[in-house]
Amino acid sequence: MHDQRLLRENLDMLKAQLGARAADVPWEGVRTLVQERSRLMVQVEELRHQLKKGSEEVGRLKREKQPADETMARMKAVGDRIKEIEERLRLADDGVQQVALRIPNLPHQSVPAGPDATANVEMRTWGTTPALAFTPKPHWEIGEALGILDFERAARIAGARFAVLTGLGARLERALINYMLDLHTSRHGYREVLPPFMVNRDAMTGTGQLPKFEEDLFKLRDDDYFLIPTAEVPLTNLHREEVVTEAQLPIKYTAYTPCFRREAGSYGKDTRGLIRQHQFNKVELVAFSKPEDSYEELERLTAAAEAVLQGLGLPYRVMALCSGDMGFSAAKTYDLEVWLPSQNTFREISSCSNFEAFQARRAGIRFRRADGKNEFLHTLNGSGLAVGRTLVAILENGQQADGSVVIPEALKPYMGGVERIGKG
RNA sequence: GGAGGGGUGGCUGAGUGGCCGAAAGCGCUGGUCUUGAAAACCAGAGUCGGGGCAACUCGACCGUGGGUUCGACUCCCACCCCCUCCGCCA
Repeated sequence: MHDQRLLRENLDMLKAQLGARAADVPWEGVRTLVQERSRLMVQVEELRHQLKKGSEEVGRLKREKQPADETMARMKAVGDRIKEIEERLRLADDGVQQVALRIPNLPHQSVPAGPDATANVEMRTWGTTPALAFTPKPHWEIGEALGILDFERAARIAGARFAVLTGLGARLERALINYMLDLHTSRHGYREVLPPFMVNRDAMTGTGQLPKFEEDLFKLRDDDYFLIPTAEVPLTNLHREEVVTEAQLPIKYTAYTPCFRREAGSYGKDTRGLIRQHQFNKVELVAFSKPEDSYEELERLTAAAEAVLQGLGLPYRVMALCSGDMGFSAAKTYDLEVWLPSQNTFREISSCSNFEAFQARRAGIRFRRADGKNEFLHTLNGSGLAVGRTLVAILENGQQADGSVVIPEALKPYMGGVERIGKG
């Protein structure tokens, strides 16, 4: 959400800079509502002042045993008038709020301009793609052949876009989670958190999933709870409506959680395999930063996510998303894309963003400067990493001609010494 | 789910219709004193929004949202959260 003052004083600038990113925003309606709201606010405050003085007068008269009927009658009229205007103010305020919560964040000036993913800019690549002497198989064929991945039974117990991992497959997923958490807590200074996997409406609004993207979420029928689509939601909202001290910053959290997404509108995309699931595991990184440090923090956070891929020896590249490809709340985003031999391309495995004060303003997360002034802080987050997609990358990049899969060295301690997954 | 108790400033905690943005204590900030510190004493300090170059000024905020009233921290209703006991449960 943007500063209300920006809406009032710089609406044209905002509209121009957002361009196609906010094509669905009724700008002229916003302008009218914002003006109406200011006007009514001034009126109400003036009337309240009258009422306050008048009521004090009544109190004084009564104490002095003087008649107060005339003042009481006048104040009654003022009170009625206030109620009337307050009602209109409430409507205008709701209207502004409703639209304001649906205006996306402004891209940082370093973000490349562009309409879609084709305009994203490659920042760097790491590792060398494996030169396989055979035609690489997709991970679902590898996993099913090894008896560690089962989509058929998953469909029976849940439906499409679910998977069952068994044996060393389940073990590998668990190993990855532990490896990632250990790395971030011991080497990158993140504090481990195990949050609730469902949250309330306010939390979802705080990070920007609501009100605009409700159809992407799983919602409980009898309670106003939503399954989290990412640990970003509980972690960022941990400090909702709080004022932290300047000395505490940066605050950095990491958490493993399952993530639940309806994937509405992605019919036909990645229908096979683990790439796009209704439920998947992710280790998330979240940081709270002073505004002046947040872009430095974004580089550090991205590097922390990259460290996982490097530790596992998986080739990847870093893309700076262009304005048209960025998410609703982000001011700047780097995607990490891992190499998938079967698709002969890089696929997203992590998304690292700086939200600046966009989420902090929605969620009311501030910090107190040394001079005593309160200010919204900046929030950041990134996947470190999407666990299921990491497992995909290991299966595909580690596959051998005989159908077995070599496990990265770094995971051996987490796999009870297993170096290779073979049949049986 | 049932019964009862409770949500007030950084914390503890008073306040049961007007003189309450809110006592008192603790903590905090500045000062006096002291070689320094402590103690003591004095002074100061909430958050958000509007107006003003500024000094300043106006409004809102005592869990949340409604209601009663000239006037609500105080009365009424609904909801949320916390605590105790019972029930159920991993």
